[in-house]
Amino acid sequence: MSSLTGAPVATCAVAVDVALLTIRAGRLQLLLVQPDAPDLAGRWALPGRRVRDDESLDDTAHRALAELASITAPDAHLEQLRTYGDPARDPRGRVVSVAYLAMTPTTRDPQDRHRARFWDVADLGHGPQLAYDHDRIVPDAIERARSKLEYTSLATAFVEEPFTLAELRQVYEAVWGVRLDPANFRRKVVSTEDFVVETTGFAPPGPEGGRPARRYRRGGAHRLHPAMLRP
Amino acid sequence: MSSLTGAPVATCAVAVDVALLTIRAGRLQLLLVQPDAPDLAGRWALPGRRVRDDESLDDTAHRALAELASITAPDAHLEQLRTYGDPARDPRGRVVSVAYLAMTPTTRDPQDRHRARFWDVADLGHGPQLAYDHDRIVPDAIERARSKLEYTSLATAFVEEPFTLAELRQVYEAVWGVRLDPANFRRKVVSTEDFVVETTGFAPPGPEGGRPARRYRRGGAHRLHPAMLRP
DNA sequence: TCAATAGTGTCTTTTAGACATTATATG
DNA sequence: CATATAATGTCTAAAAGACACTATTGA
Repeated sequence: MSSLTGAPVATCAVAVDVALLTIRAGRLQLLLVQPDAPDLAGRWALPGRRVRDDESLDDTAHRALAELASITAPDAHLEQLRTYGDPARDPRGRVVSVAYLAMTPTTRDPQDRHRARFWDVADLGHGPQLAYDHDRIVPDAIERARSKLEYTSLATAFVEEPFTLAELRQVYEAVWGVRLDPANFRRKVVSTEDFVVETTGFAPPGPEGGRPARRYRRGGAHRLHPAMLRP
Repeated sequence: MSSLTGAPVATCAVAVDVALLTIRAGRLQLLLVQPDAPDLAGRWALPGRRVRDDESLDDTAHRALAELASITAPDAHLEQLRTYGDPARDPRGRVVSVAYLAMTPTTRDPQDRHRARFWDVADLGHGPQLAYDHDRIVPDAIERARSKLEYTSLATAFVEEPFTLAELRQVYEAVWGVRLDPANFRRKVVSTEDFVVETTGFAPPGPEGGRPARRYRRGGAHRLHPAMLRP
């Protein structure tokens, strides 16, 4: 192919790295894997793959999750986060990385927990050492998730359908790290147009009793009107 | 450099395309240029350049504006929009494009108006024919700008300091395409913490009179609390 | 029965929006 | 004076938040 400018340009390697968030045990967790590279022994990284010929960026993101963590989640929410292209971000050469943000309902750790596992995001500061510039990507991903919960219906990507409003509330509590009033939360969710739709089903109470909770499905709304602002 | 996977991977060309928005005559406008390629004669495109060795993506964005439109705006707001990597998006080969969104205060058309000029975004549907997949990028850029005016202080990127609250209101009106009540707008802006800070100066009235308007500067806030929601 | 969770009602505070009123300029 | 724009005041409606109360379950 021809150059656009005639000036010397880099032919970069292009990679996709995926920050997959989920909620387990009421806490926000992030999937990390251990890279093969021997000089990165003991470090953890976001699952990432180089982009192949004739492969879309979204396809590369799905392949990274499948190949590195055996996670096939075709229905998971997947969106671009941003692209990291600092010339020195990868010591092996110029690699431009398109970072993705993904969310799934509660998911078990992959088979080999030494190669791929979920980490509490609260522990990331004093837990795994991150490789490359992934310590810059991860905070961006978490902040994006926190922010999008406010003005989109993204929280529903963390729960399986049908879900109770208590489950949905626990998503907000885990991602934002706050406690929300159940009564006010309920009123806000059901009064936000097309956020959730009632089903006829009920979830059985827990082992300690309690009134059965009505189950809901995702509504058609993508943006929330009005927004669900952080306290 | 070594491959991360051993599998066949694309070595993509990486480009940066910039959607530069400004406000002129009370209307939101977008900068477009005419590409050199003879097969694109008569078409318009976002200013874009291939990424050079040892050049950051931000630097490429600035260079695209400087080389293609003679616009040097080191203080302009510049942020990533998203990355477009569809394998077929450029007929000349695989080009992954990192799209940027930029905003400047009112700016004149570049010298050669046949090679680079601003267009009313309201006219883009029935005006210039866009090249490549830029008809997908442009709506994303406009929607991003409209959305970020709601929950960030980005509107101040469209005005020179110091500015009056009427000028700031006209930014919202131009980007959103609505009329806002001046009294309520003022109250909301000054009550939003660190959005703007008062100066001691006043702008003289227009030719038909009117009370002089106090001038303000940008405050320290980036995110607005509470948000400035679209009507 | 009590404890636990789901769901409703009510009150207060805050915010948004419509719109009248006052202030300061030009002609 | 009239007119235009800036800035303030006032009223109403909508939304957010605190918290009491009712409903339905398990033990």
